[in-house]
Amino acid sequence: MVLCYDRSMATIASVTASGSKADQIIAATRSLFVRYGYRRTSVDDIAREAGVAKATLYLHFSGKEEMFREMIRRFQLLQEERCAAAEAIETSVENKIVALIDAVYGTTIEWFENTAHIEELKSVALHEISVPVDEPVQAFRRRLTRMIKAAEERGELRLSAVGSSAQDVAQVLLFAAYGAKHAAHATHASFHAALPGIVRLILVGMIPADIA
Amino acid sequence: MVLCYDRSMATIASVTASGSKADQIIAATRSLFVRYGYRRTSVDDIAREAGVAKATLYLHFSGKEEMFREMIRRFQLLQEERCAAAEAIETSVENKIVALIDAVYGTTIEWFENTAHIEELKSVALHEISVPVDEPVQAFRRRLTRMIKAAEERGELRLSAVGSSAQDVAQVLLFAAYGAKHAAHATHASFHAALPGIVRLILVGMIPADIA
Amino acid sequence: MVLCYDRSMATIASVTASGSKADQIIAATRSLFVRYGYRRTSVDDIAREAGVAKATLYLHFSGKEEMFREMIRRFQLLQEERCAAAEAIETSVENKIVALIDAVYGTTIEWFENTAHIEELKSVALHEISVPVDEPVQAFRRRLTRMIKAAEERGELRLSAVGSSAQDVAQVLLFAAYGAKHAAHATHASFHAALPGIVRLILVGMIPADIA
Amino acid sequence: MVLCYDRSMATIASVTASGSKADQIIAATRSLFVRYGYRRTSVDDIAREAGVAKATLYLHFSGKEEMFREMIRRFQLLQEERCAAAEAIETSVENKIVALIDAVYGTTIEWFENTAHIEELKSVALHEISVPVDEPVQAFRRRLTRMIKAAEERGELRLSAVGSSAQDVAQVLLFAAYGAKHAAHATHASFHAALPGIVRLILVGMIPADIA
DNA sequence: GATGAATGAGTCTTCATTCAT
DNA sequence: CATGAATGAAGACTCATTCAT
Repeated sequence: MVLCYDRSMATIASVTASGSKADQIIAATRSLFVRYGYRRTSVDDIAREAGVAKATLYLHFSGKEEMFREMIRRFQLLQEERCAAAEAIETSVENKIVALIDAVYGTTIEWFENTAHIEELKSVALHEISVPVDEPVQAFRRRLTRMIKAAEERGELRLSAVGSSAQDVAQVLLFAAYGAKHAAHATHASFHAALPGIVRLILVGMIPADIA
Repeated sequence: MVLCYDRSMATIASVTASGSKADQIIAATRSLFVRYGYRRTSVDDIAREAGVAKATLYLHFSGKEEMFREMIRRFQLLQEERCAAAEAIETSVENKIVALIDAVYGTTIEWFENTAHIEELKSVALHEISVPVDEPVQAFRRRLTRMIKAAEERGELRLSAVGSSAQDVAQVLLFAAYGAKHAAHATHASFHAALPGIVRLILVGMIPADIA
Repeated sequence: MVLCYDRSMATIASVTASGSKADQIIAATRSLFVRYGYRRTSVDDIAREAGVAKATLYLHFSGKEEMFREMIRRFQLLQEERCAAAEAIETSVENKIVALIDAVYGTTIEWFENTAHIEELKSVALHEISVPVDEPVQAFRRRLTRMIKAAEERGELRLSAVGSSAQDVAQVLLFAAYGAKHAAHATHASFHAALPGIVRLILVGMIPADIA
Repeated sequence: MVLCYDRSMATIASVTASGSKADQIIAATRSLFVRYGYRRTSVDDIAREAGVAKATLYLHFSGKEEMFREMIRRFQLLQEERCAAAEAIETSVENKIVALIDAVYGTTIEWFENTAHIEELKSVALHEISVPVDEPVQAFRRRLTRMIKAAEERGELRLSAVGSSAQDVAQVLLFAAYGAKHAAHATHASFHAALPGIVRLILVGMIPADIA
C-alpha cells in the first residue's frame, strides 16, 4: 500500500506550532473542544489551557466563536493540502480513491481525535457560527466523481456492469466511508486499515476481469 | 416496493399524543431539542412550549436530564416496534434489508427530523446521561448479519462471489446507510427513496444470475 | 433525690398522641423541626412524615407558621403544667429550685431533644412568627426569685452572706442552668444529673451552717 | 476595674476595614447574617449590600458557604488575639477570669451584635459547613481551668472550701457566662457590666478571708 | 374532609464579555 | 500587549401555597 500522503508536508503540529500567542490559543481551543465539546468548554478553560489571561483571548479573537472559526479554518487548510497531494499520486484508481478518502476523513479523525463531540462541533459550526463545514465535503464528492468518471473513460472501471452512474458510486463510497469514520471507537489507524476493504467491496463488481 | 412498515401501527403521534401533561412535556422536549439541541434549550423554553409552569415540569420529571431520557425511551420504543414489524415481512432479502434499515434509520430521521443537533443529543446521551443509545444500533447490526446469513443459506445471496463475510457486508450496508442518513438536507422521504438503490449497489455482485 | 415531677401526669406522648389528623401533623412538625430545623424542613416533608397530602395540612393550619405556633403552644402547655407541679412539692429550697429548673429546662431538652436547631427555632419564633417564647422564661425567673426570697424569710438561705439580692442569685442560677442546657451533647439525663451540683455550688455560700 | 483588653489593638473595624472588595463583601456578609440569619440572607442581598455585582462575589469566594467560613475565620482571629491579651494581664485571678470571659463572649456579642440568629449561624457552621466553632470554646474552658488551678496553687482561691474541683468551677463559670450572653436584649455593654458580679457570686465562697 | 396537580416567586451559580490599568 | 477585576444575563432547580375535583 502506498503512503497516501506525505505526512512531512502537512501535519497537525505544523499548523498548531506554538509559536505565537494566537497559535497557543488555537491549540488550546482544539484540545479542549475535542475533549469537552463547544458548550462545555468555557472561555476560562481556554485561557487556563493556553496559559494566558482571559482578556488576552479577546485581544486576538473577537470571541469564543471566532476562536472556533479559526480552529476550523486551520483544519480545512490541512485537509485541503492533503487532498491535493492525494489527487496527484500516480497509481490505480482504487488506491487513489482510498488515498483521497483518507486525506479527507483520515485528517478529520486525526485532527478531532474522533471525539464524541464532533457533531456538536459540526452543529455549532453550521447553525450558530455559519462556517460552511459541508462545503469541503461537497468538493470531495465532486473530486471523487471526477476520479471515477476518468477511470471509466480509461476503461479502468466498468460502471455499466452494475448499472450505476459515477455519481451513484461516489455517493455510496462516501456514505460508507462516513459510516466507517463514525463507527464507535474508530481510530485513525483502524480507519486507515479498514478503508481498502470497504472500497474494494463496493468497487468489486465494476473492475474488469483483465485488471482484477 | 412494499410498504416497509405499517405506519398506522406505530406513529410518532401515537407515542407523543398530547393526552397527559407528561406527554405534552415530552412533545415539547422533542420539538425543542430537535430545533435547538440539548444545551441551547432551557427548561424555561420547554415549560413555555409545553404551556405549563416551570415547576410543573419538576412535578413530572426530576430534571432536564430525565425529560431527555424519557424522550429517548419513547423513541426507542417506536423504533423497536417497527424493527420487529420489518423482520416479520415475507419478501426478498433485498426488500427485507431495506425495510429493516428503514425501520431503524428512517424512524430516527422521522423522530429527530434529521436535526443537525442529532449528535449533540447522542453525545449528551452517552456521556452525560448514560443512556445506551448505541446498544440498539448494535442489535440492528446483529439482525442485519443474521438476515444476510439466512439468505446465503437459502442461496438467495452468494457472498463467495465477492469474497466477503456476512459481517463485512452488514457492516458496509450499515456504514452506507448511516452515511445516507447524515447526508446534508436528507429528509425521511429522500432517505426512503435513496435506500433501495444503495442497497442494490452493494448487493449487486452477490445476487445469483437466476434471481436477478 | 426526689422525683422532680410526676411524669405520668404530663408527658410528651400525652400531648402529641396521634389521635386526630392535627395531632399527627404536629407530631411530624416537632420531629422534623428537631431533626432539620425550621427552614430546612419543607412542607412537603411534613406532609410525607405525617402521612397526609400537602393540601390537607392547609385544611388544619393556615400555613407552615401556624403549624410551628401550635407545636410551641403544646410544648408550653406541658412545661407550664410541670412547673406548677414543681412549685407544689414540699421539700428543701435547694430541691425545689432543682425541681423548678428541671421542669422548665428539662422539659425543653426532652421536647426538643436538645436539637442543634433549638435557637433557629427560637429565632424564627421571636422574629418571624411573633411567638413570645421568652415570656415563659421571664415567668420562670420571677418564680425562682420568689422562691429564694421566701427561703430567705424563712431563714433557709442567708443572702447577706454573699452580699447579693434574690434577683441576682436567681439570675446567676438561671444563667448557669441555661449554660448547662446548651452544653454540647447534653441529654435530658445528663442535665438532670448535673443540675443538683450546679445549684449547690452557687448556693453553697448562703446556706446557714446549722442547715448545711 | 481594669480595661479587659486594649481595644485599639484589635477591633472589628480593623478586621473588616473596607479596603479590598473581599473586605466589603465580608462586612456585608456579617451585617446581613447578623440581621437576617444565614438562610434568610440571599446572595443577591449580600451583593446589593456590598455594592458589587453578584458575579463579583463568586470571583472572590466559591459560594455562599465560603463567604460564611471567611466571616467566621475573621471573627475567630479577633477573638484569639483578645484572649491572648487577656491572659497576659497581671492582676487578681478574679479580674483575669473576667477579662478572659469578656475576650471570648464579649467579642462574640460585639461581632454578632447579640443577634437572635446566633445559633442558626452556629448550627449551619457545625452541621452544613463543617466549621469547628466549638473548638475555640473548648480551648476557652481549658484556659479557664488552668487559670483557676494556678490561683489555687498560689493560695488565691480555696476550692476545698466548697468541695469542688477546678473543672467544676470553670464549668459553672462558663455556664453562667453563656447564660448571661444569651439573656434577652443583652448588649456588649450590659454583659460587660454584669460579668464581674456574676463571677464574684460564684467565686465568693472560695476567696480566703485575708484576700477578700 | 381530603387530595393530586399546578404554580409564581425566589434560590444559588455560571458564563461570555468588557474595561481600567 | 497583557491582565486582574468586574458584570448583566441567563441557567437549573425549590418551595409555600392554591384550587378543582
